Amino acid sequence: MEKLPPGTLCVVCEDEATGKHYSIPSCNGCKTFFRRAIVNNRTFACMGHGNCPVNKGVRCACRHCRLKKCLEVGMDKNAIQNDRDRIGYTKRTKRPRPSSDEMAGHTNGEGFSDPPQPSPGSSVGSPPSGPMLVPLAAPDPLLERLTDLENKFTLLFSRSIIEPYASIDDALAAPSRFCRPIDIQMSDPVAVPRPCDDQRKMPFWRSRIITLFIDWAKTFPIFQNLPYTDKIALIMNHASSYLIMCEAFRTPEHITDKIMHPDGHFFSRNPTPDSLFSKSLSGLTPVMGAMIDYVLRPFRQLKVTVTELAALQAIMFFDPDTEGLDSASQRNVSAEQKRVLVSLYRQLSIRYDPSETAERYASLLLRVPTIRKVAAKNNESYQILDMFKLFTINPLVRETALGVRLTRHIP
Amino acid sequence: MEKLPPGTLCVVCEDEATGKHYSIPSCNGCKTFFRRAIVNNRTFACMGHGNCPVNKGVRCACRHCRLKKCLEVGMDKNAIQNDRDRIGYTKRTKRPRPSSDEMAGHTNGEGFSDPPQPSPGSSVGSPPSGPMLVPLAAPDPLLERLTDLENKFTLLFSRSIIEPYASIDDALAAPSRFCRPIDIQMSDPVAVPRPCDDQRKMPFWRSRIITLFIDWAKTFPIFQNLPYTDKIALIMNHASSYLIMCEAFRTPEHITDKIMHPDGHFFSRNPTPDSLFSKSLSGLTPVMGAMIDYVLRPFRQLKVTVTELAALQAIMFFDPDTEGLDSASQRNVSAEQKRVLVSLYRQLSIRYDPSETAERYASLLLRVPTIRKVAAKNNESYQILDMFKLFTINPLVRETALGVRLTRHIP
DNA sequence: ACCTGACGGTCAAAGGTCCA
DNA sequence: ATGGACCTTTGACCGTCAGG
Repeated sequence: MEKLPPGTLCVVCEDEATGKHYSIPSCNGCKTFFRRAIVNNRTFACMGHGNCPVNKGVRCACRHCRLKKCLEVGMDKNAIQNDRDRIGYTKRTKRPRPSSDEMAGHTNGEGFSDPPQPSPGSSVGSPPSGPMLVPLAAPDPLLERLTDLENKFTLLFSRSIIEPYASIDDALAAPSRFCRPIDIQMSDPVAVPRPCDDQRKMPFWRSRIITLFIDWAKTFPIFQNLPYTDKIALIMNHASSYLIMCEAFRTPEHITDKIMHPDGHFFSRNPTPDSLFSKSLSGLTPVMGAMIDYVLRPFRQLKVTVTELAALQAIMFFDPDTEGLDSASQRNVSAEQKRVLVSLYRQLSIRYDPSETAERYASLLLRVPTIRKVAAKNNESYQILDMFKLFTINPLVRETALGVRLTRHIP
Repeated sequence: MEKLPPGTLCVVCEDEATGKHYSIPSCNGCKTFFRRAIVNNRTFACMGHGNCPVNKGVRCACRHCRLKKCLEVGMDKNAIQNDRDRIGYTKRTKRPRPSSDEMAGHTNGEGFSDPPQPSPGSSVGSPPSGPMLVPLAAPDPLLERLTDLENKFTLLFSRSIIEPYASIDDALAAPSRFCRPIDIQMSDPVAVPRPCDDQRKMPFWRSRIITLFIDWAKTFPIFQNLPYTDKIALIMNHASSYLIMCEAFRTPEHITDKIMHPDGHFFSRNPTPDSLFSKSLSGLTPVMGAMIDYVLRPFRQLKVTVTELAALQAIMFFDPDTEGLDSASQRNVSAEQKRVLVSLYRQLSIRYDPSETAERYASLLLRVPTIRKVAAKNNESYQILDMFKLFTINPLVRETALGVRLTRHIP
């Protein structure tokens, strides 16, 4: 048996793996979930299209897709021992040794009691006075927050009813959807009302992304304290990149040659029979190719995690070289970017050994220029499409991608 | 976890607690009330004075005060999880639709077929290649070579007579000037013959840079072994960035608001008296501003060294995301890039302590996207200038910046 | 005998359901 | 429409077992 390097991630959901289970490095949750599903011969129905994302934050959202992924990554049904001896006694009934002391009922009489373990996230009372084993992987609060936002994004994006903003001004004025802790409006996963017309699906999903992007941005205190024009500058600077990263990252994992939206609508590099009907979008085909080759594929190859993606989005968003930033804002933005960079590096360094850490760090950071390039391409295509008015672009997407402000609003 | 002593009361309403919920011993009612209030982001108004009593008997009387008390006694919002999958009806009442929700037998979804495919990236047991202790301060041969090239570049650039190549094909066919050990023709620092006409100075210097850039590229064995089309792809991809970095880095140190060539010819952000005479170049003014703000200034601020610049040029040149690279070349290019990255990181780590190392590493790598952006801008301006034929661009610069091949030459 | 990795079982605490 | 009794699911933790 090999020892699993500490910090290995669960292949199913990217939580920390507790070991190999059913032949796959996995976390306790996925291990137990898999066993129960198989033992009880459960079958689940996906309310979406069988391509829900599965990661630590949303792994409970769709059992069908979670089980499917367990199998896809190779969890071995045969490793489940159906006919194991009944264990019988457990801690309560146990008689480990005849010593019979026990007090089975309540152990808390003495030093055995442990301080009630605080739920994750809550502030802690007393640090266990004792020897205090390794504070393993002290979770970085900043990255945790970013990851949490990313998971909420996933839920909101694919399962919530969203009224896209009509303009950047509106978007900045409204409260962020991320601040209400969870606001899933009980819609079924992909009962999200959406256009049936294939030609309108992309604008539909893209305007959702941009809308959520702005809501995401508004959760950062640093962002909120920026002057109005600087807010707009940051939004404009990163919108297209955010969009592209989001679409690439959220394309279901087994898809490697298409960009796919949550409802199964997709773009592939080569015009499909579908797109032959909608010539109007064919202008985007080369951009899709670039997204696949230079964004989606590298993400897959690197096995970018949710946390890494979350950090990268923030690093790119807080870009001190954003055009038009005033110099005070530039310093603030730069400081925020640096904070995320430091957190990311630390996070990597607890999961990898030193040389691997630096390598992965560089690999992630070097995605930035390429993503920006593809984003610029995307904007260009939009401009061309816009010029010829080949199809109606959602006003918000238009503003952010084309850099054209439609409305003016002095805050 | 402790067992709650039987008879414990709900801290909110003094009903019997059913356990700890959201870190507080509480009853079922308060537990559910709290979750729903948070999840739906409810806010309630108190009809009284915000001090209504809350206990078993009257707990429903004022939701505002009930929620307030929940928070006061420490119920933990963070313990609320993301949306879960629907469970299905437990009692057979009300069936929304006879959908095949739970049916055993076979799953509805597609890809559930179960070839237990081995996990794609088992990511295990790769023996960490040699621990390889840091040969402290051992000069890195790769970086040394790069630095050496950079120094030679400086000499050649400012003090040598250079016949610019007429086309990329010619450039690739010729031997590299860097390979002749020393070929400085001992001209005085700026005795280099150059146009007196101010309007022709920039093209003059730029064509020198591009010429030397290609000679620089040809010194890399990896580059030489690339197929012809891939060589061109790399050159085209990086030419403009190389040019910009070169001009910014080589502007004398005391100059911080201009881009200056070795003969003193310069561009500043604001049209100077000089440039008033040469309207034809004014199209480049905004690009110059960007070069100053986003390339020159950051270089100064970081105090980028020659070695760091040299490494950065190589890292950017060996860009695996260069468009049009064939996949074998891509691997080779990527490997070379990685080598430089590793060397650079090592170099930094002997000069700085660990956290500073990572910080500087990131600062350097994050110059890449910005430089690329300015380079793209530069190319755009050239295209516009070219379109209006405002001035004659040197054919080589034209080819590399505009992506227009003038000649064809099958090697 | 003593680790250790990977099984199965347990139960506090989370979420979902549905009647009054 | 909403509260809350009652149910299911989750996953951290622990005992057990086989192989070293």
